[in-house]
Amino acid sequence: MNAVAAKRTRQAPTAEPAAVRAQDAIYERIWTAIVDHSLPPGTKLTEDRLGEIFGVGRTRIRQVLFQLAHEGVVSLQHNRGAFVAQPSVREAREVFEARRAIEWAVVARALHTLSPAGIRRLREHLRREDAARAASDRRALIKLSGDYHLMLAELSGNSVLSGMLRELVSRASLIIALYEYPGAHSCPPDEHGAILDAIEKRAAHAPDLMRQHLEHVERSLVLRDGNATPLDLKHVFGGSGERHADQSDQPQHDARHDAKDRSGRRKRSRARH
Amino acid sequence: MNAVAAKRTRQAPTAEPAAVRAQDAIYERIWTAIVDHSLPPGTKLTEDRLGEIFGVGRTRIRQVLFQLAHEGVVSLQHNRGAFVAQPSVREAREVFEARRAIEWAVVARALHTLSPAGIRRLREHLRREDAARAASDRRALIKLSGDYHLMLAELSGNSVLSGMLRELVSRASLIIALYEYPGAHSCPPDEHGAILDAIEKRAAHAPDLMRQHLEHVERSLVLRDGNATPLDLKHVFGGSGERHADQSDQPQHDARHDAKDRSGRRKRSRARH
DNA sequence: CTACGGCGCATTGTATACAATCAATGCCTC
DNA sequence: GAGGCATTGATTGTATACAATGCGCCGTAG
Repeated sequence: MNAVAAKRTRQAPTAEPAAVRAQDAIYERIWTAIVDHSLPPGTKLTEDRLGEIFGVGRTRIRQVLFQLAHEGVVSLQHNRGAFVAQPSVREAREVFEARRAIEWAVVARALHTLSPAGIRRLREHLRREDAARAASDRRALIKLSGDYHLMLAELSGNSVLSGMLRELVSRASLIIALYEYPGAHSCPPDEHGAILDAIEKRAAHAPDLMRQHLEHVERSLVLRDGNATPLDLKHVFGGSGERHADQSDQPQHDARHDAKDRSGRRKRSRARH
Repeated sequence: MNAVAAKRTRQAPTAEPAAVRAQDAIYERIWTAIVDHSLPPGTKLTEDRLGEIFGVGRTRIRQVLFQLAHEGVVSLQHNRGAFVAQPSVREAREVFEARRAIEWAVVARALHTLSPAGIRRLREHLRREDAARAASDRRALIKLSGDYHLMLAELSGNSVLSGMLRELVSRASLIIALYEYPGAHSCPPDEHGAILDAIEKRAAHAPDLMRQHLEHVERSLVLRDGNATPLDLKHVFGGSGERHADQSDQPQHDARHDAKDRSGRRKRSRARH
């Protein structure tokens, strides 16, 4: 990083050091792959493998995995590695209860802070949701549905609330992957639109509408222990690193369920042993 | 894995690897020092210094600092280091709004899940709070007051809610350190007791009582920009490492306020640059 | 044929060393 | 005397190498 750095000619006084941006990109790609169910719960996330896929060292990958673990979408097991989390039934109920609390507050705030521009952006987003639903693009629909809740939270203006909601939406996405009734969409078609309508009209019952919506989603799940189907890593991220490709990439079957440990104490966030 | 492993006679099937316990202990001590205001906002947390204080390498310290940063009590600045966070006024308001949302839900849940044993433990805790108040032990009172909210959340049985509340209480503690009206206690004397009474009677207005309590606390603050008084590290953690003690330990004056960056986007949680 | 025990490989955890960056000090110039 | 620039010291960021651990395979005994 000598000749390269000389050419960098720092663009802004506090420009992100480029390595950091790369790490953010990796984080984003893994996170997206998890929440849109490209990486099913239980998939093992091997550091070396991810490192060569993204062309960086293990250190960088490790930091990303720690971050994801803290947000509850990845479960670290000591001396065993990182896995896409498999929320237990108990955790599922807790996550939805938390979402009801937070999103009620989000909508209550949006009632008097959401700008017409924000409403417009959300309406546009709803059109994309409809398109995905019409095209039966399940993966896109899941992602877009979560994004709706996230956008609403961010536009409502409380970044603490939206930050926490981001974690909860990610985890809820895993929960849906595990417990959705097979073949049925969990998200009732037009409740998102109804909530936005109520907000636009400054209707006082809008927060309760959101709460009911979340209750509907939770009720549409089958909250008992299901199974996951682990997948290959290189395949989902496409061939960005093609060196010695077809060597030992059979899917891992580590997807067992020790739900006790995972649901119990989430105080310190790094799952031990 | 030969002679040494043979002597280990693993005590439990999934025993914590001892190094992990050490890291937890370090985390706990730094966290406690921050939330009870032993380490004021703006204090620089040098990796080397902390490492030699606790007798571990920088790697371990670094992980702890990342964790604390993710919880919002430490602010990482790229190539500059870690500092005890200084929440902006905006962030302060957002944190309290989030606490109202979450703790309302906590109390609502406690109404039908809090056991008599739990109530007893909370009453005992309230006695300790009273004792600290009577003794004018401000530091203890701050810590105990936060612990009350935390205990209530944990006893109410939703670990997702209590996990998020833990973060919020920590950050609120920093906020109080920065914005408390000098010389006044922020926490009204017996509202904690009143809330517990209401829960015990299964009174439906208990959640609203909690919300009002948090509004009182927030209103008791002076939410405009104040200053911090950085402190020495070795001094607060007691002399566990006394090598070359009085060398370069003058307080750092890095406590400037760039609130824009801190309050803005808390999406990714690691403060860049 | 099954169960148990040992061995080897793959992967993670940790420390150490090096490179890059930042803050401060001192010097030089205006 | 004040301001700006270069050098120095300290601190962080990153990679590499090594040690520890877990897992699966194979051989053997019952």
